[in-house]
Order: sequence, then C-alpha cells, then structure tokens
Amino acid sequence: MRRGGCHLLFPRDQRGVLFFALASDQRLRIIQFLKSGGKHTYEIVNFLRLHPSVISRHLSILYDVGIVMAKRERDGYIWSIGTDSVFKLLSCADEILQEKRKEEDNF
Amino acid sequence: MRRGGCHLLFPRDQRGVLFFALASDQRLRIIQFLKSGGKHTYEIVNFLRLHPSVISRHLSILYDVGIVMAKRERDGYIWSIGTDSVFKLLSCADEILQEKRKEEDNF
DNA sequence: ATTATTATTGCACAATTGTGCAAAGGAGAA
DNA sequence: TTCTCCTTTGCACAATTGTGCAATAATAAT
Repeated sequence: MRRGGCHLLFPRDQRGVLFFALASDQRLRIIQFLKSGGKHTYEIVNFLRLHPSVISRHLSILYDVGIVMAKRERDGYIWSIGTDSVFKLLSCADEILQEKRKEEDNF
Repeated sequence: MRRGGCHLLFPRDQRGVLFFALASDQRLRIIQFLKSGGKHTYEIVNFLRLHPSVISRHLSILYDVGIVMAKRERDGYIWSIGTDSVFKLLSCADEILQEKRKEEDNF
C-alpha cells in the first residue's frame, strides 16, 4: 500500500496540505459518502463517476493527511474516515459559515 | 466596504470555499498573525511583504467565508479573527495531523 | 510462476489560482 | 468640492492543480 506519493508539487505547511485536501468538491463528496461507513474503491468510482486513476489520486491526497484510512480486502481496499476529529472539523467549518450568515442578516 | 468580490471563478460548495480559503500558506500566516489581536492592513502588508493588492485579495477571500472580520478606522481597516470557531477548527486540524503521525509511528 | 484483477504512475492538456503593476474606486479631512 | 490617503479591480503572466488515457506495478488466487 505504498501511499504517500508526490501529488503536491508545491511545498506547503502541514496544515495547508490538510486544508488543501479538503478544498475540493470531489474530495468533500468522497468524505460525505464515507460518513455512512467504509466503502470499496469501486463504490467510490461508481459514485463519483471519475476515472479510477483520478479516484486513486483523490484518495491518496486524503490518506496522506489522515482524513481517510484504508483496509486491505480480497479485491481491493475499503476506505473509511480516519478519525472522528474529521467530523468535529466539519462541524467547526459549518459553525463559521453559519455565524457569517447570521452576521450578514444583521445588515 | 464592498466585500464579496468574484475571486473564485470556479464554482464550489460552501465548505469547499472555506477550506480553499485556508489552503494557502500566505493566508494561514495572516490568520496566525491575527491571533495576537487586530491588525492594520499595512501591518499585514509589512508582515507578508506582498503587494497591497495581493493582501487585499487574500483578506477578501478570508472575509467572504467569515474567517476574518474588518472594522473601519480613520486610515484603513483593522482586521481580526471572525469567530472563536476558527481556533476550534485549527485545533481539530492539528488533532487529525497528530493522530495520523501517531498511527504512522506504529509501523 | 502465471494469470486476472485492481491500484498507481507518467504524460499531456485544460482549467484554476497567485502575483504584481497600473489604473480606478471609496472614505474621510480640509 | 477637492485633496490625499488607502483599497480594490483589470489585466497579464507564471505557477499549480484536475483530469483522463495508456502503461506499469502490486496483490491475491490458481
């Protein structure tokens, strides 16, 4: 499972890499999809309808920062959310957006 | 304070925009800089040593998603962190990265 | 070892983003 | 209003990123 490839050519702060991983609609959709439990690679491919190589790179980016984890199965990998902190982070994100909207309503 | 310009040409999920705003070393440095309290625009310019127009765009991106807020002063704006949820979000990010490292040490 | 299946990488191209200069656009003071 | 200051936008260019195809690598089973 030789993960950790050289996707990011641009050197970045570690936090920057994490947020970069989250700054993609496709990758956010993968995360959303995994919320309901572990999924096979081919399920993700079918869900996003992108080339397997593209899915591979997206998952690799998410894996490298710990957002998702992988478990070997007979015929491929099962992907799931790496840690509950991911859910906490998403909640914080929603909080920020919500407060922003609330503030805008005051004007 | 006509904020809310069209920086992002690429349509994105609202969360995606938030994470995109954070997926930049320069913008993360601004956030770090603002942790110690509100700062004048020119202070940020001096800190990052980028063209004022570039700073303006970075701040605008952070402002649009509620990460920073602005207050008018005699000679410009004072910028500060929009909500404490930003700090919580950064903590969650660090947690994820930390757990990832811990897991890697086990192999 | 060979085979079948799945995952990853090299490459190329399109699209998006970051940056700086110059010009235009506000906000407040005189 | 006019002036001066700071901020923002238009434009152009360099750099980074997303995507898909084809080829290679890896894994498990035969």
